Amino acid sequence: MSEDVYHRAVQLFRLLSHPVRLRILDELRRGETCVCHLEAVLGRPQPYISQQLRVLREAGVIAGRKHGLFVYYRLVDERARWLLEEMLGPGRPPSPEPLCSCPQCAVDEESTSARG
Amino acid sequence: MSEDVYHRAVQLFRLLSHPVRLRILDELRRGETCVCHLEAVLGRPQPYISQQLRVLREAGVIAGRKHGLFVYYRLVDERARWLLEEMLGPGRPPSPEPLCSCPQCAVDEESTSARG
DNA sequence: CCACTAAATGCAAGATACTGCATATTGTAG
DNA sequence: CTACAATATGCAGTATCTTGCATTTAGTGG
Repeated sequence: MSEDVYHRAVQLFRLLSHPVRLRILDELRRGETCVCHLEAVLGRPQPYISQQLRVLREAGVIAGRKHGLFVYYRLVDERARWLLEEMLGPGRPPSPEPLCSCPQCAVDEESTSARG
Repeated sequence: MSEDVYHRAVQLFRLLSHPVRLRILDELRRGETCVCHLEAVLGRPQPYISQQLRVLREAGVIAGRKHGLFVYYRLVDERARWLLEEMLGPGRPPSPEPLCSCPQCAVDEESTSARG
């Protein structure tokens, strides 16, 4: 049973020990994010992003919600969120302008414009 | 500069994402530990232990102090100590009986016997 | 039905990590 | 010096991870 603690820790550390996965999680802790947004922010091809998302999803660290053609991922592992805060500091506020054309980003854009 | 934060986090997570290294660090956070003790606790050949110690040493997470034939390692990265406490809980007390024949373990044994 | 878009999946080549083992180094004692 | 013990290092085979790319699946609109 004590072995399981080690195993779980190793598993989570391994997920975080990857530059792209770490940046994905850093984006996700700001809130729900679509795949196209991650693609734009990280500058990597979509299949590559989806692969890393799968790794994180199958490990139970993130979860996806499908809305039409778009899938919005969010961070669901609080221990991971906590490790990110410790190692990367508090999450920065979301980008002022949307980097993709998904409906949610468009909504954010409208509310931002209306406010400014 | 923000990139560097990611890089440093990835480096540390990678070090911790290895079962043997994680258990070595878990032992070391109890206090200074000789290589022969680690060898006995982890049940792995000495060259293998030394290799993992080198990885941790070159990353600056641990440091070694030489005393005669023996080398005593200790945890020097406070961020690593902190991650260990979060993921593994508080460090357990050291084993009641010495598992190796190094002078320091012998001293511990004497004080333990004298106390009990 | 078709065309189109967002996302997911499968696969393979290349890079990297893991680990066993032989050997070297360092220090002690005689 | 020799003999011995604790630790370190080098190297090689294997396993695992990474990553690019082609393809597939799912959802929308005509």
